[in-house]
Amino acid sequence: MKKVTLEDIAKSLGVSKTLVSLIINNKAREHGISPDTVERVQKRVKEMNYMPNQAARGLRTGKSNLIGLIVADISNPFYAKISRAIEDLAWKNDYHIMVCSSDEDPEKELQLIRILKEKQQVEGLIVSPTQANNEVFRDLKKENFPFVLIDRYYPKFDTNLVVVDNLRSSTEAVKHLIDTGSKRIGMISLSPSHISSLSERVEGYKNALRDAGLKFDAALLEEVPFHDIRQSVREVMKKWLSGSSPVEAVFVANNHLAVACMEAVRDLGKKIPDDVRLISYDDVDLFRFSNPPVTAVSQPIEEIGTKSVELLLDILSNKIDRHSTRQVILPAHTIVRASTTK
Amino acid sequence: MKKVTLEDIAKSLGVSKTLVSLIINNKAREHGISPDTVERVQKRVKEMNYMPNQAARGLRTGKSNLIGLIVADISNPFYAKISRAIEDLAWKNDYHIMVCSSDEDPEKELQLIRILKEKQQVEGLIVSPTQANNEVFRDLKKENFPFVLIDRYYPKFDTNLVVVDNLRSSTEAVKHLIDTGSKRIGMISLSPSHISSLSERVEGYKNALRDAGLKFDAALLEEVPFHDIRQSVREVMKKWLSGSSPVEAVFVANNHLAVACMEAVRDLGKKIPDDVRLISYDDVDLFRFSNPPVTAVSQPIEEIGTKSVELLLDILSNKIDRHSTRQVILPAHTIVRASTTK
DNA sequence: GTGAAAGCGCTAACAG
DNA sequence: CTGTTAGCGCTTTCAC
Repeated sequence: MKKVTLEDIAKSLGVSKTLVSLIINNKAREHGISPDTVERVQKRVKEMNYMPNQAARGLRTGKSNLIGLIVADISNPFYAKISRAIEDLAWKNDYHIMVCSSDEDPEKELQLIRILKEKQQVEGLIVSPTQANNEVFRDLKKENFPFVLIDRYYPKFDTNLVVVDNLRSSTEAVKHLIDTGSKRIGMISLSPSHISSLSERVEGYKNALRDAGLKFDAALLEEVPFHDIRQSVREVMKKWLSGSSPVEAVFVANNHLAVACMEAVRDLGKKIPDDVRLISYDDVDLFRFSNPPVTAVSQPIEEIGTKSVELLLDILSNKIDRHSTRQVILPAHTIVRASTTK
Repeated sequence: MKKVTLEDIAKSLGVSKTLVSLIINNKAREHGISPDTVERVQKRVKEMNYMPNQAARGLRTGKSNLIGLIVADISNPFYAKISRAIEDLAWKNDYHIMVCSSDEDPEKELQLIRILKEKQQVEGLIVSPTQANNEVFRDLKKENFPFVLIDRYYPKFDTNLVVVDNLRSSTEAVKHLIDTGSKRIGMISLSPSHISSLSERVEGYKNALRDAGLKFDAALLEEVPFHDIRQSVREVMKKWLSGSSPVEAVFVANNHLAVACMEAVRDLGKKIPDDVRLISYDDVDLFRFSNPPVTAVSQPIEEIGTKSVELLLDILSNKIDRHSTRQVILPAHTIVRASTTK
């Protein structure tokens, strides 16, 4: 079954390709094409089930109508939800998205950016960057390639971004622990620590301690590698919960860490919140029903996705000057549940 | 910053585009191109950071190197994980994927299929279909368009598919409930019920009852709509748990239903497993830590993804005859946790 | 109001 | 061994 092309339509109607093309692209009016020609063509297009070939169109116009999305791992519910929101809004604007997982591997991410840009010819990029520095993004900016950073950013680098106020929300989260009676509070974050959302969560932790007049103890801040969360968290918790002055509460930097932490505590024969209290950055549906329900900082996930496409589309359609930048910073709030309730 | 093209490379080296093209596509050998020419070209390609434009290449060759993936909702962890597995394997084979969510809307799904095929020119499709009948897929098959169904299929329709043995695993799950002492067992599934994975789970439920000599009671089988799970489940549970002979155990057809069920039971002031036991089809990480941990049928999610791309790639590369079909049926097993332990 | 023709970047006959 | 040429399906001047 051969594909229907513009030419097929034109021939079958005895008109030129130009005419059909014009009509398909809604340029009939401005070219003063007679209404009944328009109608005849449209009818035939429907009949023959014609749909323009995007490759050909893209080749000619230089527009691919494609947006690239690069996240750490699309199977992480956080990114899966963002991706969904982006997909919806992009499609509504006749853009399609191409999603890729970087696995927090800077090299792979670099590759992905290049492939999406050069090979797939995406018109813009939305990325949750795992790069240690902003070099690629500086380059992209220099050549005026549209992109939006999400979830993470580079301080002092002026670019389009949509992030959560990690600093403030983390401070709030740890303050909650302090206000409800904990003093020895540990924090588990992830390495590499250059990722802004993580370092800001750590900053927030320190701020909250300082605000409360508590001394920061380096032994109570641990960073575990992305690829060995389970085992590493287990060791940290073992260390923290044994000895004469065990940790009273733990603030973990994301949902995976929270699960690992629950597992570790259970395996150590301890109980949350009786032996140690837990608060997680990043909320997950099931935290409401976990044992115990987990107090967590809930991010406006959908909004991160929505805002980022909106921003990108505004740039692509030149609604925003390509040289100016826009920063969207969204609030996030602690949802208190039983894991921090004595 | 202009894009580097084949011609740029060729000109800068004083050779023809053909030569460069051949070398880039690893056809130097079969055309007996001299090794040092090859090297010179490759060096320049690196230097100039050249990458072929997929649109142009696709237009010429008719190959897009694109695979379309259509699932109900990419933000559902089940599909997100499948998608991830597909992405990985596809990329390794130099294919990219385009993911779309159908929202269980047959019309939208039809649209998606068409757009992906005609407009985006995907070479093959992997879809978890929400169509009530196999019409589109019959058409696709007729025109020899490669596709693989996952998770769901159409009885008596001979096509490529990768599914889980829903019937057997559901029977096993309900048998577990019976073996451990429950007699009045309710099941909550979803509508539309034409989705094979769901109807098979219901079948399995009935089979298990029959095998145990228990009578099927229509009042104990409920179907709730996809878009109103929470409220509907609440009503069902309220009905089942009140009255003189409350339900002793509930088998729910997916993870969303399980969460809704837990919520409902809690809000009714009852306890799992004391007042009612719960088993879920489809396991989720956090079920290990929920209160109580939920017994669930665990599917080989990654394998569904992996097998489906393998199959599709085999077809695309003509390793498999395009007219033959292959069915992959994977086992799934119950993981017993506290929600079914008295 | 409509059509002819060029060309986007690439590959594949074919020629030499 | 290497180059010339045509053309994939579309949009866009430009001409009538």
